[in-house]
Amino acid sequence: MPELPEVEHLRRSLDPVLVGTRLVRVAVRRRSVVARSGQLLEQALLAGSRIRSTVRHGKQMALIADDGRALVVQLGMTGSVTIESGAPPKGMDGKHRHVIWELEDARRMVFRDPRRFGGLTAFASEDSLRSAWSALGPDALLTAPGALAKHLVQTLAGRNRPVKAALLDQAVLAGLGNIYADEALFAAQVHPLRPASCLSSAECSAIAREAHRILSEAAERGGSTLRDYRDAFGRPGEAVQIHRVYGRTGEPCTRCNGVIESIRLQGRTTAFCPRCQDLST
DNA sequence: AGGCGATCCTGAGGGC
DNA sequence: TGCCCTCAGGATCGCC
Repeated sequence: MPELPEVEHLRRSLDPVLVGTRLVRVAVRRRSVVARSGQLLEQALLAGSRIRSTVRHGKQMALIADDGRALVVQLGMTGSVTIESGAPPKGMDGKHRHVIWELEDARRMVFRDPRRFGGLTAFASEDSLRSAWSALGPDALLTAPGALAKHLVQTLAGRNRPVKAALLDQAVLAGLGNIYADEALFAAQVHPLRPASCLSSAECSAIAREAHRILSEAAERGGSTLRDYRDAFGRPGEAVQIHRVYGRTGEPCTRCNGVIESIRLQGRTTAFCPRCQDLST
């Protein structure tokens, strides 16, 4: 499932294809995946516009058009954006292709999302995009670890919710999802159920440092291979190799050789090592 | 008002 | 082989 590293890798792979290119036309198979206010559907999807840049904040990626309009792509759990040429894929890959753009060079860009937890959101200006993004916490990858630590110390103080719930809240920190929240907490040796307000500043710093390190490494590797993640050219990621707790319930801890356990927290599977991540401290 | 649970959605995978 | 059940969870909404 795509998290920040997958989205960043996707953005990097799309950037050279899209920047400076015009989206000639767009075909919409399922209108409900597009959110827009006022704009006509094709205009909202930047049909006829030239792409000036691609940007990202947390798990959201946006295409910025020459005239300043912006289109946010959210991948949700199963979303993908791919560049293709030639005949469309057959079979399962040919399903759930909700929006298809035709590029100047006759290649196509396809937004596909079987589960439809993702979607596309149009903004009339880059300012309105930035305004929407200001409701999110600092980007977990673009923000320096020191500043991230300071932010966590301030934000987590006085919050009673479990620290993992806070880390998953995009208004607290933008970019962490279920996988990397577990990984960051394991690396920082903090139990996911610890009340956020009870963390020491050293622990907040450790979480910030480890989250930044893990996301950076995963982004360089092209994201997680879990499920069906692929980049814009259908290449899988390699980051699954660096997972220490996620998907390893019942397996030995790589640090202490104890057994990785899992619980449900806010409806999410949460994996941790009960020996390395002490609940009582 | 912060926090939590329900909800959406479909494919993969396991059991029989 | 094929059917049925369970599980996966990001973001939003409503309720306590």
